[in-house]
Parts: sequence; C-alpha cells; structure tokens
Amino acid sequence: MQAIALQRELAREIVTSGEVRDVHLLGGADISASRGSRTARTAIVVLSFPELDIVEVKTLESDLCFPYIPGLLSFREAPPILELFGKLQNKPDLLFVDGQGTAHPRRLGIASHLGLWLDIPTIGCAKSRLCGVHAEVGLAAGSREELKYGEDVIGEVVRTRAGSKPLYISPGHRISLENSVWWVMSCTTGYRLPEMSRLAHLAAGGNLPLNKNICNRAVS
DNA sequence: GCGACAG
DNA sequence: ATCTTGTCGC
Repeated sequence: MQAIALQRELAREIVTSGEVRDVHLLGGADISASRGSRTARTAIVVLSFPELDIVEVKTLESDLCFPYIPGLLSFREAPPILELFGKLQNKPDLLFVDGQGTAHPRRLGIASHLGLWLDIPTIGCAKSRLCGVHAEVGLAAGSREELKYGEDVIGEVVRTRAGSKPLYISPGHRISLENSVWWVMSCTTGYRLPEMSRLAHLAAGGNLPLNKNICNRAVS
C-alpha cells in the first residue's frame, strides 16, 4: 500500500515537542458519516481562549472518497477537513482532531497528518484505542496512564470525567505529549470531550443549537 | 496463522 | 461511524 509508505515518510517530519502559548483561538474538527451513503458532514468549531466562547462554526457536506481502514483514517477524513479549514474566517492557533495523533502504528494518525499539512499545532483526541497498551486508568477525573507501544510512550489515556470511558490523547504536530494533555484538561468543562471537540461532534451530527446572539455572528 | 482494529 | 428508547446510576 502506497499510503503506508507515505505515512512512514511524513512521520519523520512530525514534531512532538514544544508548548503552545499565546493561544487566542482553539479549533475542534469532527466528521459524521451516513450509513449506506458515502456522504458525510464535516464540522469545525472555533472557540476563544480562555473564555471558550463560540467564535465560528462551519460545516460542509460532501462525499468521502476513501474507505474506512484502521490506520488509514486520514486518507478518508482529512480532505473534507482541509477544505473546510480553508474556508474559516478565524484560523485557530491550536486544532483538536477526533482521532489519533502519534498514537498510531506509524506515528501518523489523522491529527499528525493534518498538523503537518496545515503547519499548525494539533492534538489527537480519540475516543478509543488504535494501538498500544496501558494500565487500567483510575476512576477519578484527571486520572491518566501512559499508552506504550513497545518501549515508546506514544500517548496518554486520560479520564476526563468520572463515570466516562477515558480519552486517548497524543500529540498531533508541533506540541509535546504533556502539553497536549494539559490543553485537553484545560478545555474540558464537565463533559467527556474537550469543549471544541464536543461542539464539533454536535455540529457534525447536525445537533448544535444555533440560538442566542453570538451564534448568528459565529455561524456563517 | 490468528486476532486487533481511530472513525 | 451508524442502527436506536427508555432506563439505570453517579
């Protein structure tokens, strides 16, 4: 598979160090696919930091041209996300992506692939495990365990909320694992997912209430 | 060879 | 990811 060779090549350019600062805008991207059809709705939500107020919400309906194959998710979902990102009026300083970053067999999950392409800091925030092993995570919110792949620590499994399954956090690009976890915790407000990811998920599913003043200006 | 397997 | 209502639990 040529896609796998490309991932190995691109993975060499991923930067997994550094703290992201002077952040004013945070972004969250997610996609919801229909069952029988190839159509999908992509959503990107931009929030202000540290207020976490909605600044912009954009959605796009399009066809997915690549099948879902574990390990090759970016070839399916990155195209629409990139197209939608280009239409944003407010470009985020840090983007949260629904999927793995370096917690990937070849260290190039969709969050890393997007970060490299866009050349911006990204964080992989997945709801389940793709690869790697880890100890059971404590039940309290904030509990975390290293996600190891052989000798390497490729991510952190984090319990963002008591009673919810933990999240699989890993650097996408241009950010360290530790700083990635810090940002996830800093943007989590009582729900399982960080706020921008939670809202992007709702928007992709067409369930984001577009009420109130600010949203009219935010939704375009 | 067999099982695992982001969304 | 999606098919799906009410229901059990912190």
